[in-house]
Amino acid sequence: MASGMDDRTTRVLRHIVEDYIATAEPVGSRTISKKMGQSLSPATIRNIMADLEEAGFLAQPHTSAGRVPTGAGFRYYIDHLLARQSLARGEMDQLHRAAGEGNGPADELVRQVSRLLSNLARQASVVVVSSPEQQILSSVSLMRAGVERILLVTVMRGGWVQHRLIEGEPDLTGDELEKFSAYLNELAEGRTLLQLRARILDELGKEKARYDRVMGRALTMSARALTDAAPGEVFIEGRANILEQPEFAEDVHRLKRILRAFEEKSVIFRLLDRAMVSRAIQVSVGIENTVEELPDISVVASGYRQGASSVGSIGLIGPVRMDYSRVIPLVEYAASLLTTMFEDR
Amino acid sequence: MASGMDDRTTRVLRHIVEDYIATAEPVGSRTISKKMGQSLSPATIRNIMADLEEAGFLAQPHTSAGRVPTGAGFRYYIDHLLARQSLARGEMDQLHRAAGEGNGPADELVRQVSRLLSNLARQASVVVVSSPEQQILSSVSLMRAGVERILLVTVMRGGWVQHRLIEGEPDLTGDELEKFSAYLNELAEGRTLLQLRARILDELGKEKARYDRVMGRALTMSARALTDAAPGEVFIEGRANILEQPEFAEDVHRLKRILRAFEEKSVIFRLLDRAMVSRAIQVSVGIENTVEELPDISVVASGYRQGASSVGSIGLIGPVRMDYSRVIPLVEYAASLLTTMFEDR
DNA sequence: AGTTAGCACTCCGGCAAGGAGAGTGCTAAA
DNA sequence: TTTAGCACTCTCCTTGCCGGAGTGCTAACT
Repeated sequence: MASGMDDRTTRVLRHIVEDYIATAEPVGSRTISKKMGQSLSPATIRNIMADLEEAGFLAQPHTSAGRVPTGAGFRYYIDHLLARQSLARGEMDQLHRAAGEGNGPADELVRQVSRLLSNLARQASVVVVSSPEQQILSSVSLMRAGVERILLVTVMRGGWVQHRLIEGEPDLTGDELEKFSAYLNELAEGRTLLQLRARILDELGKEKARYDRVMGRALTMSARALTDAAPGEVFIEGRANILEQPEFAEDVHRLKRILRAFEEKSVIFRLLDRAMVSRAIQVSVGIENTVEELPDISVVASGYRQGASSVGSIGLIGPVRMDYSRVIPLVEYAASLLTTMFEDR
Repeated sequence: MASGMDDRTTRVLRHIVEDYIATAEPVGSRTISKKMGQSLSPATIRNIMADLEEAGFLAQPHTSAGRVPTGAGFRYYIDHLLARQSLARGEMDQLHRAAGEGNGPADELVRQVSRLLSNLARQASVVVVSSPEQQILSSVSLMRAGVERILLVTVMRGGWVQHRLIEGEPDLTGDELEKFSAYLNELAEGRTLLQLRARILDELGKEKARYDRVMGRALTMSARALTDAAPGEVFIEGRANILEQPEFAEDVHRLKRILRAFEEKSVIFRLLDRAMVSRAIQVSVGIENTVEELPDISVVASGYRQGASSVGSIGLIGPVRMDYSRVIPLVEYAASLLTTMFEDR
């Protein structure tokens, strides 16, 4: 079916999609004829268009409007016709600089890159950070945080920082805390959070007697704190960009839906998690993305890694009518930039 | 001038404001006459309205529409005519519960409360946390964070956590880090961040010789990390609520402006900082708020404290036409709730 | 002197009619 | 197979018109 289209037909489809991306208006046969150097008359184009419509790639808002690409049309365009624009030197530089400025903890870094990505693409940008349970710990520390409260801080390789508050713990002395921090760090050496948790339970069970009361309590406490999994994080930047898109600016209802989704992190998480596992860039067009609340938006996302393991993904969320030829390379570049940045951390 | 209005006039103003708050439509003399139990005829009301317009409290969108309160009108209403609604038992409970769930670090707590506040008020809610430089430290820790990177974690009383990455530091051994953490903690005891910084510099200058090379380097490094002031934080919840307001839903331009402002934290900061210092609740109506980008929005905010010192403020941002009688008590309650929560931290 | 009924006037919003423009599908000819 | 021509359809914009809501003013009433 799809692949059974001749060259001329696909060229027409390509022009229609690109014109539609540029103008957000239904495109007519006349326009396409001109765009193709008048090698074909409008009438011929119309025939081809009729074929494309039958094949499901185009649709007509009403009898005598031009054609608009359907989801399938965009899909085909992305998969087979897309001519990627290469990034401008300046854009790459900007991204690099942004990454350089994100010289705080890791979340600072991804946030900066995400922000710039959203500016360059003029779309809303999203970064998700998967729950860092699988990542290798760099260090652990127990800190006093007020009366009967202790803070367990964990730092992963790459600079992800997490903290959990442990409440209702009768105060340990500073010395005790330090002693126990040191001990925890030993246990944590080269392990993931998950492994550390297991190790702690192990120690606890194995030789309870070996520890004095303080140590035992500290172990129990840490185990407890590490039990509730941290949920992973979502950063959204450039929300206002979606107002730049006429399809949202005009339709308050759609706008509301997507803004609400932005506030519900789990929804965004679901949108991007497919990209997280896969290595290649993922483009979900409209209805394809499995989130039923948002059937009419597209997501372009790519996972980024730290060494061999995926730690999250970065991407753009916007209308189906996106400038994919520009946006796909941008996202790819941003993701690979993050991967590179994490390499030497 | 203003106070020179007789009782009847102010009652009319009150009804106009309240009706306008409820309907978002210009209100006419007929409506007000009915609302006041027909004790006065529409014609009389019209005369009063003309007076109020002359005094600057009302305006007419066009010759034969009803009247709309001006900024000054709202101002007068808020200052003199407002009948506060008391909170429903259920709302107070909900807020309490939200505060209870925020049982992580302090930012978790304020975020929860802010989120619920935004739900109850159906407006966007904002919390700012002032730069915690003035707050008293609870503990400090230096942690390894990858190659040549060290993380300085500071925990304030009340549970505010900050971390700064120190880059390009040749690795210290775990032992050295621990030793120095302990030393730093001693210096920090009962001090604010600012004082700690001063103290460190002091130590450094005073008796350089006393410290071995490692200690010296560690001191320098900490001083450096503590030099760039942390900017303070802004959390915004319930952005989508502003779409519920017809004044924004209809006017894409205003919408865009306010969404952009939400992305520019410094703007939001400026909006709320007045509330931070003052103890009473602050209501800025429209043009009054000093941020020139947003002349047509209102801010209702109140500072919250930790012990004697203000640590930030919580509030709502929305159209000038807000239900102040409901929203003001809500914000007050939320702020006092935060203050209470921080009391026993 | 303050209040009110009455009335003319203004302005908005909705609706229908009409015309221009854009684009289509179909047919017949090249 | 392509294309010119043409009738047709649909949207969108403009225009004109009407009803409704609300005002301001004046004159009468209390």
